[in-house]
Amino acid sequence: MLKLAAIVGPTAVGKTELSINLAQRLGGEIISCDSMQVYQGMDIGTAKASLAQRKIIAHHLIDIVEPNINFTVADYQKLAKQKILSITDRGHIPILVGGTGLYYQSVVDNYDFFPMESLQAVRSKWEQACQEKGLEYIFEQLVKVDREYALKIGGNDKKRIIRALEVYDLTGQPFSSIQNKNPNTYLLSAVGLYLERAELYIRIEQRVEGMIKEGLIEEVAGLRERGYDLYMNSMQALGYKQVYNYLEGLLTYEVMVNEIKKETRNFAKRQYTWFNKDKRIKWFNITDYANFDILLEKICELMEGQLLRV
RNA sequence: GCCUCGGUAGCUCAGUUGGUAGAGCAGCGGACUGAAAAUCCGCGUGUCGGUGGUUCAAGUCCGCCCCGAGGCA
Repeated sequence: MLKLAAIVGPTAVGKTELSINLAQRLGGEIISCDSMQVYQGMDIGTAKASLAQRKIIAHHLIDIVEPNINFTVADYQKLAKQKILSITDRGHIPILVGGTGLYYQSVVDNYDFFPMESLQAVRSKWEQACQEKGLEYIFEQLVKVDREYALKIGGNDKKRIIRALEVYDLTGQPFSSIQNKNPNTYLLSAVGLYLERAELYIRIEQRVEGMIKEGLIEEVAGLRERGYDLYMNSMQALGYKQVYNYLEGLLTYEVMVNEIKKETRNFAKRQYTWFNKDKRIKWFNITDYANFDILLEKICELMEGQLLRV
């Protein structure tokens, strides 16, 4: 069985630094588990590991596509699976590190994704139907083909309604019936880094201010000049969309900064909610340990116990 | 010192002729299978400044006190 380590947790909790030290100790390579770090040129706002850090330990799935590409969870899973194999072949331990819950789950539970075709055409068909006949109309269409899923997501979740209709068009099967997972694919050792909300929020504020000092606004301005806009998934990233709107003159500087902080806090909460669901994750409250080295030591012990003695 | 206005949720405020209080923002909880840093669902969290009184009943009326803003001396 393939071994897989994972470090998860909310934004700004300190995953990057810990993961590099951990990789050194375990003989690992890092697979970024982050939906926005895949984009080239989005460096400051996504808090990628620095180039210096990436020289110490190999990092994968960072900077793999341009920001105008609509990268998906299925793309991610496919690449991550390949990386797990190649890292294992080198005799190293693959360490999944990041805060994108869906991406994490798609790998550790090895979700089944079916091969897709003509995605965009089908999707825009329903997009158009929604515009012409209304959200209620397309929701009713979903109720007809997949009542169970329709009731689950409700009538307001336009993205999921369209996605489910698209899946039905492509496969002829209700979405709810083809969502299979394979949770025991890997020998998994998963660690979650935890900080009390109040403490995490302080770090988030500091990080946002730090990003702006390091040149987040200039970074977004550069992307904007190259023609990337808010219709692209990449530019929906936290920080990027607010700075973009600031550059468009739609937000004042102060409102922009406060919005980024607020949205990042809300995001961190959603990350906790997601990862709390996975009972395999062992949580480490950073403040329970006197210093970084002790924390690292404890996490190493756990992971070695779960992975290396096998 | 006197006069006026104000003190209600974390913040800004609403609260009818007395019937133990409600909006926005913030916050909190949850969901999540090809956009996921996206998207969606749910939840008022309260010594109504304090204290006495009138009343069956006081955020609301009366007295005193405290705090804040402004005005007159």
